[in-house]
Amino acid sequence: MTKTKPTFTRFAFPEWAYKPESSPGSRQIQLWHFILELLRKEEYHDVIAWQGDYGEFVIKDPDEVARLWGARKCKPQMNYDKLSRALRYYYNKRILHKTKGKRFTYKFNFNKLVLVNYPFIDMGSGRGVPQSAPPVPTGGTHFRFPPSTPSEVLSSSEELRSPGMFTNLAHRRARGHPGSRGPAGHRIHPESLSPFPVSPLPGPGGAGLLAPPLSPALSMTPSHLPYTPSPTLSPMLGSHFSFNPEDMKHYLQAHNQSVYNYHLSPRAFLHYPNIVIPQPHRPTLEKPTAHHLHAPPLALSHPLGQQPGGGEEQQHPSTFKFKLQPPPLGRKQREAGSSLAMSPQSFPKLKHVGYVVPSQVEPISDIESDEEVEVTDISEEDELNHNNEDDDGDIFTPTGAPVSPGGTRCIPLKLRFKRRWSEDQKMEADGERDEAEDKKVRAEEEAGEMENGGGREAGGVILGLMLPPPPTQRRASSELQRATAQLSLENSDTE
DNA sequence: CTCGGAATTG
DNA sequence: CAATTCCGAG
Repeated sequence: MTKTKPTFTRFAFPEWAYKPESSPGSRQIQLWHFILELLRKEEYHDVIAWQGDYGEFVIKDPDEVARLWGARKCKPQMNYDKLSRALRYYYNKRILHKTKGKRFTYKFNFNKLVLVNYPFIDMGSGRGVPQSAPPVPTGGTHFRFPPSTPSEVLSSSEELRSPGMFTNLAHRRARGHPGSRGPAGHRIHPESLSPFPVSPLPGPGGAGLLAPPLSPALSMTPSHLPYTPSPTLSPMLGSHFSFNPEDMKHYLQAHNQSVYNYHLSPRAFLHYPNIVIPQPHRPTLEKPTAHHLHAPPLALSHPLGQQPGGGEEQQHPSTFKFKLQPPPLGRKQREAGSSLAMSPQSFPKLKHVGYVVPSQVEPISDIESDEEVEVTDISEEDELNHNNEDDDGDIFTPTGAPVSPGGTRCIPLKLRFKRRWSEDQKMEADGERDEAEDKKVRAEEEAGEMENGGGREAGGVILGLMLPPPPTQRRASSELQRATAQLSLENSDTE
């Protein structure tokens, strides 16, 4: 009947987190999605469960988790060692972090996640949002989210991954027995839980409690959608982002610097010629003309119309080196026992890791960086640290492939263009750590440029926040601009 | 255990 | 591309 609303649901878990693709049965599920899934089911609490704050979780039974993962991916040989490697790759992507000091304990960076995908959720306002800790380690409080939209409950038809939201709640029983879950048929009821931590970041010390009611409305309401974006192009149609200046403002405030600072690449805003990105350090907004100096480019003055054509924009590699994942090099095995005759020319095996975004790059100016440095387990409050950016930023884009609902099976659809830029530096080496960098870390900065290519990846779907410029919404744009500007002003004080 | 590089895979 | 596989180093 009237429930048009898709499944959007508040923020229990980002919808895309359960994406069909990632849903049970999908082989391309990403590991983190899978982990998330497991985490939401109590039946697996024997093997993995939330623990600690925000997105911390601990793998209680690595072997089991690995087994499950292997089962899903049809990789019987999977084991924790391998799985953990995959997990480690997430560090750079900023999807996960390792909670140091605790074995098998990792932490999701929901901040970014949520942020990026749900920039407007109440985040700070949460009146109900617990801000952290899902199941609460010490207490036992399961928190439920305030039902913002009462009628959202969709019947969970079967394993519908509906975000369920908080349907039930506490009801956790003492996990009955470990090992009873069949690897193949674990279709349990959607649990509740999983609360995810959204970072509180209340601005003024605790003040954000009042919070306006979460506006469900802001969730979607594409009333002004210009046109239907192509499914392929639109990152998350299902998403809902309304661009109200206010929302934006809140959002910005919430993370103001954090995200904008460096993590969120301005790229995202390129679509908004009108929007100015608040530069944290350096008010570059005022005079776009003047800039450069040693600072990295970023002013994003050009309307995305042009991109780096020559490729020389990179004046300086900036101080940071961005590490990306290892590119696919068609190298042959190195050991192989016998030497193959590779090309005499040999390839310089560079690390090829340094990537820099073409024009925009991160404004990062200095600061030690983001990483939240979780060194020592505690105190890693990235999110709490408004001081520095707290959790870094990066976002991953959900695979928003609007596949058919019934497509639980194989979907030929490979149009999933999920991508993301992983810029970053190292996490382990927080600012003072010196022992870590050494080997490679630098040395490759100059490499960063190759690539461009036209933005293949840029397709990006990065965050859903950006929507196309609404024709009639201009007004909003103005406001938005204003809001942003204000924010920038507010934030820019360091100077 | 944890961290990552490197190569390989689909 | 994300993951898998293998593996040496700490």
